[in-house]
Amino acid sequence: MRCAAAQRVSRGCALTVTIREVADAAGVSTATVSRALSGVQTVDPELVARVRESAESLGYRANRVARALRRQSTQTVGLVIPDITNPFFPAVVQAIERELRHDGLSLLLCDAGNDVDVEAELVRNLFDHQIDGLLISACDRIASRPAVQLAASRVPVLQIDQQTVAEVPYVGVDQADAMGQIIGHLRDQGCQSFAYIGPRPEIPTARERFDAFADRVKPVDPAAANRTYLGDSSIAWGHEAANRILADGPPPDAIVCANDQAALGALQALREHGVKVPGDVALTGFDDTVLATACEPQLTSVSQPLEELGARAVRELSAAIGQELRQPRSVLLEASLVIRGSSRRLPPTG
Amino acid sequence: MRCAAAQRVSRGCALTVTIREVADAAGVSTATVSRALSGVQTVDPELVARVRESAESLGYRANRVARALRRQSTQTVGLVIPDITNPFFPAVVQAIERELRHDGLSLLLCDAGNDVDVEAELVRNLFDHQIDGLLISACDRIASRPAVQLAASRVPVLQIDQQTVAEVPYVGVDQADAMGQIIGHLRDQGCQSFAYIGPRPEIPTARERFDAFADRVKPVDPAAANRTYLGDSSIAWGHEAANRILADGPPPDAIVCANDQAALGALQALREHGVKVPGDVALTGFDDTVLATACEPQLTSVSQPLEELGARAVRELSAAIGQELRQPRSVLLEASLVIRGSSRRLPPTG
DNA sequence: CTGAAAGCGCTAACAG
DNA sequence: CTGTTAGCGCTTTCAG
Repeated sequence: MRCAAAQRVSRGCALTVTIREVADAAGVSTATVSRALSGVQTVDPELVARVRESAESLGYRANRVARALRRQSTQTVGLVIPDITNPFFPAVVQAIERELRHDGLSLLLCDAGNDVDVEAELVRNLFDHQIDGLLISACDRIASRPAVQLAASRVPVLQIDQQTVAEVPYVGVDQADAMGQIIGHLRDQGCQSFAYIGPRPEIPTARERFDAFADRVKPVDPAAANRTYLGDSSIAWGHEAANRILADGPPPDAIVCANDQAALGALQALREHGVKVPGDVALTGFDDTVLATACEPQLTSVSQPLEELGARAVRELSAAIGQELRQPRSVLLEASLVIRGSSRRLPPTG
Repeated sequence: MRCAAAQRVSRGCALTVTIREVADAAGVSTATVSRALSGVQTVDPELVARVRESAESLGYRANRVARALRRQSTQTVGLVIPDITNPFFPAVVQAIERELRHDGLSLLLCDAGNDVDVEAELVRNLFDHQIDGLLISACDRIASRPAVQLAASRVPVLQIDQQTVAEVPYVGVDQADAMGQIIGHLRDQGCQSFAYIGPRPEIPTARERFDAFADRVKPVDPAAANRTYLGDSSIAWGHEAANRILADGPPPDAIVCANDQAALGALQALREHGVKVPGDVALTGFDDTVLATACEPQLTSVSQPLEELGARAVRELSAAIGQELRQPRSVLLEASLVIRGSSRRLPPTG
């Protein structure tokens, strides 16, 4: 009489094949099947061949739930991000998922919708799933800390892009350096007075960008401190803020934006007022999203290495999960300035 | 002597608390704890209170891996998409994740990178995880079929946006109707000759859009069949195709694009050639992405109900997983035309 | 090198 | 209504 699995296959039922059935088919114990397939212990080559063949012909695939329960390791990592519709994330998420897969890990994705309470619940939920590691890009510079700290006490955690807890490793991009590149470029173009449009600094990168702007600009243009417009990350805010800049007095030589959305909104507002970009006002974005090349003139922006960010994050986390490291290491990547029409007032020197 | 969990807590270890420990603390059996917390069977109210209190104070959270193994249900669904960096997906994914969470389900996200072989492997992988259901937006109209069919033989499957297998339910948007709205609008604006720029119809929606264009335009402009430019979904292809249109003869009254990327590329090419939009040529996009409002003139486009798409998909799949339905039902949603400057040649009538 | 047996944490069947 | 017991599918001792 044939075994249960073969009967099911012959009946056309594509249901689950268990290790028991492979063992019966190969005439060995389940322990031997497990060892032969995982290669964790030396097994008679002939048995290995028989087991492989049986497994193959039955279409056996190990049940990861059962394995996880026994091994106390799910080979699964959680990813918590504030908002996948933020154009920054898709490329990062894609790289993360791909790299995890290469390491045999799977991804539980959670979108916190920029809500700290949801975020905390998501982290708890992920622990119910017994994740082996966590990647998190926090919603809030302060309010997200408890969730990150709790998580880090349980499994390897890597903060992505946003560092809210200094003690927990993170992989990010050097925001201050990037902002420095922007200001340096604008000064090279002859700009001497500056304004800033960006979101309120509720998350670390927003704050880093803003602080770096203030630092770099203060020596040249102390009055810039009075021309900082903090709202949200929308095109609408860029539009609104640019209107206020024009209403508040003579426009500065340059408007520095903390993201491309703000720059695009500002560009539209400036155009409506007949202010020429870059002739009257130089304009810069940040993040080098698809928006930067959609408008006319195209936006000078800062390109962050999104794929590398995701890939490095996984490499570090993965090493920590695989016990090669006690804890993931922090990594700081460099962004690169992409100069386009919105800020180009002088022909390139050289 | 105190139980193991209490000892760990007092030592500051935030490790896992098992149901055994809750049972000991409450002085009942593990079965009673399970019943009291899940509410699946009536339990003495006083015991329920004691159990709740113990669970609460120990910080007990059920291990979903163990539960899944026992219940033969992980409360987890897989989502396979071709490319998360395609601007269509983030909003859909966000809605899916949110709705799943409301139903107590978790999301395993997989990005196939537009590769059919990867896609097939991802589906197998998801089954190793014992997913309770699958949402899939297939990479290829033909080559993705085996993977979708295999999946559908195992768990409830819902095709998202792309229907590759007619027998498997799907949630999508009526592409033909949307294209009909575009053509109707352009004709209202007085356009009589048309060109089409889009991707090669490797996926169902691309084909539906193209076929609908051909159908609707043929009666008015038979020559349009010679002005169809099929490439990929990039801005670069839109640019290239528009250049070819201008090179191939006098421009048509309207260029219909299968996505906003193509329309944007075309807009840039037309501008470079001094062709006025919408004066000389009316132009339309598709999908109403962020690109549509980034350029000047802004693009007339078709807005698809992305959140609703995700939400409906989850509703149907969730019902099937919860046994309320044998199989998810198909849903066809309507898109809506968003008229902007790129196609507006006449003042609105009325 | 192989098999028997235990058990991961939970839930459901079965008695009481 | 509650406890005892078995067992989900797998891996890993422990004997042999």
